[in-house]
Amino acid sequence: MGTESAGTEQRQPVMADVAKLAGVSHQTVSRVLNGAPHVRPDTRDRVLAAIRELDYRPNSAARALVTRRSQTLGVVSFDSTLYGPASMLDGIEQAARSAGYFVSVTSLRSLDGRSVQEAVDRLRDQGVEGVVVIAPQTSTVSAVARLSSSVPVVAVGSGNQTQVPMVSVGNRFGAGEATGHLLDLGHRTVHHVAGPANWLESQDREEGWRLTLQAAGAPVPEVQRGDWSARSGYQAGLRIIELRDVTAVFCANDHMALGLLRALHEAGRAVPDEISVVGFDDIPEAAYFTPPLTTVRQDFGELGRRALEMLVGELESSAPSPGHVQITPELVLRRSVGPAMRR
Amino acid sequence: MGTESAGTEQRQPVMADVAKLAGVSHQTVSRVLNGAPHVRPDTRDRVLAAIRELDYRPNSAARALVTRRSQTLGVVSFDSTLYGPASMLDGIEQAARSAGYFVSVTSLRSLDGRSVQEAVDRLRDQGVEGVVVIAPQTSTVSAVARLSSSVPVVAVGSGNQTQVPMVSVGNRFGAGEATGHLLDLGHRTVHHVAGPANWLESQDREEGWRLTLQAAGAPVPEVQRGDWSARSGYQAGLRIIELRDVTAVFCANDHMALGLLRALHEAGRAVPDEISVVGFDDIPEAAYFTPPLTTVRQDFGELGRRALEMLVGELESSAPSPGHVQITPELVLRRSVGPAMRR
DNA sequence: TTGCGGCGAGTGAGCGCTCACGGCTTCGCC
DNA sequence: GGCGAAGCCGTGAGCGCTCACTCGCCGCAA
Repeated sequence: MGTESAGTEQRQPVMADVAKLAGVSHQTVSRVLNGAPHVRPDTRDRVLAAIRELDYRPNSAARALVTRRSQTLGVVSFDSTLYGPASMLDGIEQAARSAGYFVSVTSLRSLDGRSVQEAVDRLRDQGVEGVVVIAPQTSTVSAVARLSSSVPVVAVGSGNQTQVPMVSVGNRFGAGEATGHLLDLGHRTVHHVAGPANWLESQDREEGWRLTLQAAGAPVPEVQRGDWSARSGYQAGLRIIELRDVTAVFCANDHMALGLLRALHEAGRAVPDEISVVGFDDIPEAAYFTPPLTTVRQDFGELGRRALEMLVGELESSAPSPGHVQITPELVLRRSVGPAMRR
Repeated sequence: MGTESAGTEQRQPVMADVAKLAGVSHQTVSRVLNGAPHVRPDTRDRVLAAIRELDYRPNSAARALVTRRSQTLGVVSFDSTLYGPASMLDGIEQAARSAGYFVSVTSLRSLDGRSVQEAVDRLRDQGVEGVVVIAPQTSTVSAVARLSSSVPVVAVGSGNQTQVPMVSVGNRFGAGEATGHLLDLGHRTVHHVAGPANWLESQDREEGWRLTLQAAGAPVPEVQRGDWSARSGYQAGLRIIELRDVTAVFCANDHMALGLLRALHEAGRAVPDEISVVGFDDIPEAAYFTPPLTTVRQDFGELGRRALEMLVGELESSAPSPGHVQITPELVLRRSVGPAMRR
């Protein structure tokens, strides 16, 4: 113990240092730090002063070791470059912070179940207390469902998985609203540019579209499939241009709608005079497309926040699963839709 | 110590359990886990088998406590909903994982220096070994510079701060390229829709634009200032329409360019025939604007990756600071620009 | 006076790991 | 055949904290 001779050490101060300075025991310091009762005000003040003087920071690893709580939540996401996931992450982080948690992120490279298990394991090895998975593909969601994990997991996505707690958007409803709106305007039917087949959002939006057409007795055209990107929307547009009698198109997201608008524009097809276009998401740019895009708004940030609340609820009440929370999207009308042509 | 009687415990297995099962000491288990030399192959195999059988996971908190290394890096970002920050975060996460680190994120609510200090402190309290700050505003960068922190910090941004290690994009260069290209096409001068005044990218792009005009002896018009959003680009567009003799506009990002295009379109001003427009960033959608946008491409993912490499380098070699890394952007030509009108 | 409950502290153990050591075995070499 | 070196493995301490105790003191009722 010859370290005393070295004077003011470089070493970070620990609880014992604070205790010595304040003239109390380390336990009292701990009590002050954790807001425990039965500490006299002046004692507390002395401790706090000592903490400030030494610029003492509790060591989170030591605390985590003994309490078995890391105050950390994990997020696994698929492509956090997309607007949706990025916004959800943002919402999650906000909610986590206000609930007193840190958030640790990791992203998936591939979509197989192993990759999901790997990511969750990685997070778990780090000691996270719970995980929210933003990976709305059939493969990943079913992987989450059969995840062998000791930590609570909530998914954000879609679909009707009931095995895993989840928060999602009413995609079927939103798609139905969009499709119904177009039908109401007199369009004989509505074409659809869908997202990737293995995404749940994609499936649900397609289903909402299809069901609405069927309920209205409208013909159900073949689906054009994209990958969410503007590029794929453009390519779908090229195919749609070839088709006869297309007067209305519902795109599964705004980016693809942008690509579609581009293709239509190049082909000299006026929107909305000849063809009406509706998107999904309401990204901030949608109002500035040419023409401004009618779309279905969903609040990604809220989605993330709700997912986190759900996780924290599960964590702190140790209740098994509050089931499934849904957020209702809303149709936003802009200039990209109009009544069906009379010809 | 009556726990033995309970048989197979619910309790997570610890190193001692593995050691007992493998018939070795806990230290040998530790050696196997950490790849230490001097362990006989068959001993190693026995240990590995025991680990698998018990599904043993090392406790990261315990390890962090003694090694004083958390294997965690922090990221503080400002608005991770924007395409740029989101992509950087993605790049950072990838690079961190392949370097063997976890990533913990937190975002800033406000822009004052206190907020930055707070965020970094928060991360530090969690035990991160280093921090990368994605918050490219004058206020935050100078806050980073005078950060009182014991952990290494690297910033990703712009500007010529030398006090803090940084990786940035050649914004001045990119803006110069864009402006120069327009001048080369015969435009008398180039107008500018700038980003927020307190963002470094904004300042640098504006400076690159201004310098290029001055070098060419072209008049320097008043700057229209936006906030990166398409909405603000639209509003800038409304103002620009009022001006006489505008034939070329350089926007500080693609989103504002989109808004500008919208405003021009509504006013019946043809792009590029009457007015040429150039953006900055090359977001994936830029190629599908109406018309497709000429812009300056920067690789955000690479930016993030480089920032993380820099941080890890600093961490592992304990060298003070490799200074400043710059990434060169590239002009991408599309249909939104054309030669100056002859009239 | 004695007893007793609760407030305000302190003491010691132990969380699960790594690090510094120390001891035993096996080999190479003169 | 003996001796040093290296390979292989075990022992104990301790990282910085919290949790379960214990202890002294004061006030109040018996």
